[in-house]
Amino acid sequence: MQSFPPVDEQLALLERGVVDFHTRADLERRLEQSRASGRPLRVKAGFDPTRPDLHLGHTVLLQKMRQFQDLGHTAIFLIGDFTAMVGDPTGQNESRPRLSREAVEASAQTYLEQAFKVLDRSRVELRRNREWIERLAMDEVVELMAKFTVSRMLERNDFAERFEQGRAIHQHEFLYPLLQGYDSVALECDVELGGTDQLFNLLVGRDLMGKYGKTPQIVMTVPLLEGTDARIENGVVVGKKMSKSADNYIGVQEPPKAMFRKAMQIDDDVVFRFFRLLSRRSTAEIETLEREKAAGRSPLEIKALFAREIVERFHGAPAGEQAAREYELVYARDAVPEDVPRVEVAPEEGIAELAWALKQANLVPTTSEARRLVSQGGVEVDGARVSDPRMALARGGEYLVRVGSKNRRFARIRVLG
RNA sequence: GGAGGGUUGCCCGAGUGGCCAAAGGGAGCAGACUGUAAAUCUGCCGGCUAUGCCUUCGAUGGUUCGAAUCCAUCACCCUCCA
Repeated sequence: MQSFPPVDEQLALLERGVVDFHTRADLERRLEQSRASGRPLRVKAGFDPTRPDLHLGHTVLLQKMRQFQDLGHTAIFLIGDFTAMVGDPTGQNESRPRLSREAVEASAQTYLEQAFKVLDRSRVELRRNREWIERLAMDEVVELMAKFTVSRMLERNDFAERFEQGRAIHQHEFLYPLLQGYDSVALECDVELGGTDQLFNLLVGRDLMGKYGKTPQIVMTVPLLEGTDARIENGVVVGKKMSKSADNYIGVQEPPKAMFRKAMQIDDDVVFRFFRLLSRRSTAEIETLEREKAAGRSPLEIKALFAREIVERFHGAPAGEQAAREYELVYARDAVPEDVPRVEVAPEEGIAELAWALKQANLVPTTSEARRLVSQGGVEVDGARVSDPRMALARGGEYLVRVGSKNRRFARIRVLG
């Protein structure tokens, strides 16, 4: 029989960072039963395999699942391969495009690969909701739909808004929360996790379980993480959600150096929110760090702890160590990194102008951008700042160049003669 | 089915025949200041080995010496009526 840590200990970890909790008392009871019987809780989270590029924002939820796993419970990773084709309009103004079966399957694989960097593979039950949804007979669908009223559906914010404004709500959209809720019925899960934007859908699941004679699941939501550009205003974290389009994300597949740098650029105070939502450090440990910062410990040092933890999670310990060392070298000591790539450029005719060479070496996207950077003082050649974009590089010569400041790029440019 | 409004650079948004590579704001980038970040100030912000040339204002075709601006067709979006 499996043994679990004391319930209050489990609760303390599990409720960290949680926004909606229906209900804490239920979870406490369920944890007690689990501990007494040795039965792990079944903790479900559903994923729409539509966004194969995960960033830290997505991992908040995965991290919460991981916490359950670490306590001995089972994570049910549910791929909404059927519901993805229905398309949930949550957070969107219009219904999402429906996806083809092949596209869904491909995305699911990519998603999993990345998710397993956070989840403990050995405690995952991987399911796809096509398994049971596809088997539903029409009379069962009717039965499912009969369990929920239109007015309850219209309680959901985006439905209410759209109805109010006379915008289209297609009938299949009502099906989405029902099917997602039915997943919980089919899986008989104890807990369902989701982002705060999923609250309605999760509660539909809780409701439906009761109506199907099952013990209703506990619902917990985690916040949508802000981007690396978030700030603190009046003691509250403000800023856009982390997203690729806002370019304020740290992607889980990004190279170690980039991850580390971006993590270091998080605001001194905001980093504690990142700690709470993403770190595997204990709450007590994080609070200690906060006190230390208040007492004068360098915020750089504290952020480096976070940056390193993240890099290690996605790239392993050696990569974390190396990224930290390189950051220190390049940004704190303003030195040249160990592994500067060597690039060769071949001028076709005439001379090799600096701006042109920077473009050739792929250090900048366009020659114009290179000219701007150089004339604004953002480029160093062999350790000295230059200001003339037309500076001639000698054929046969090799130059060490540094471009940019926040995101420093280096290269040894060799001009072929 | 009918009537009207719209589509401008990464985003928002001005511009109704030459002074438009296109105001203003946001984002972004660089410099100064720093602790990396924030704040503040300054500058930049289509492309091109570049004192010039090329391509942009939904798409195509036209009018004109000259079009983001006028005309025609098409596509998409929105509002009102039925």
